[in-house]
Amino acid sequence: MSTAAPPRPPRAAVEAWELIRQLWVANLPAFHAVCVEHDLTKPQAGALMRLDPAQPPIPMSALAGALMCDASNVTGLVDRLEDRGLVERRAAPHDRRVRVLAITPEGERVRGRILARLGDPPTGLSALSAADQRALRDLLRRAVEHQA
Amino acid sequence: MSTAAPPRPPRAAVEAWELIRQLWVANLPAFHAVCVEHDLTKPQAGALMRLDPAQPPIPMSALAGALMCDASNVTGLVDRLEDRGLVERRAAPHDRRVRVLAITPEGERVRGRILARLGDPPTGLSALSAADQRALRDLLRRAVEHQA
DNA sequence: CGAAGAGGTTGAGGTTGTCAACTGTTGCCA
DNA sequence: TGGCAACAGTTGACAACCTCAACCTCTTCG
Repeated sequence: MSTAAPPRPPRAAVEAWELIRQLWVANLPAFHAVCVEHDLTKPQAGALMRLDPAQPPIPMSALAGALMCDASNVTGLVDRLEDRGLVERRAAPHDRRVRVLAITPEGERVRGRILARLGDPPTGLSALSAADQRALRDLLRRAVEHQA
Repeated sequence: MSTAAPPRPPRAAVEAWELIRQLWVANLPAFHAVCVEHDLTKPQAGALMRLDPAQPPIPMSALAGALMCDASNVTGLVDRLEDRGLVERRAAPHDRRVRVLAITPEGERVRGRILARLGDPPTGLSALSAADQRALRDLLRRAVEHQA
């Protein structure tokens, strides 16, 4: 009966995922530190990360969706980011109900600094041999591709 | 230009780390969903995860350290978890100032269900071939070992 | 036009988080 | 031994976060 059909993920994937979680948790203090340094709360930093200057500005509702929270929550969040001059509310050209969120030059600087620190791989990763690092990267690339 | 001295992590590690971040972000909705299902806030779920039933109960201050927040914050957090019967404050035998946090049977059940869902690897990972999964796991194992 | 509905804000109420002040306990050392 | 600094946890004040219901404006579509 335990041989039934339900598609269970193979053990190696489960173990790999568990290790990824360990790496992630080990890196949480770094995230905390960078928030404190820039005097941002974690939700504020999280919101900033979602505002890619290379992409067209997104509506508030899209940010709410990305953060998986209520739209009314985004109102206050953006209020405070705007007070600091990190973000700007703009009118959307095609729909006067919509307000799109543009990151300011100052916001872009802060975002860049945070991303630079967050992009720093944990020591365990950098400690791998160059060949292992490439092998790991290639495997992960394949996984992320299949993700879509 | 790339010949400067500061010990920069090799690019492959940076790229691998970036991919790990993508996998993680793609999995955030699952964490959100499991919190909603069990009617727990994310801080509450995070606290529960830190209380391993297989380990001896930890003091409140240790939890504050793990969550990287003020001790006074843990007071309220534990109040609510205790109200739900998920956690218990106990006297520590050797120091009457300390209160250790023991997870209740009910808390252990909830924690188990959450961990089971969180341990489910994202689709991209399970989609890899068995050989790739094992290779990935082995590389990550080595990385985590070097982490300490 | 008018109703249905979407995007955003407001207000009420609970949770999370920090800081400062306090209680009770411990450990030290004079 | 008595005194005192330091530690664990709680409390209270206050800001930020978060959800829900109600509302307003604007768009869409019959």
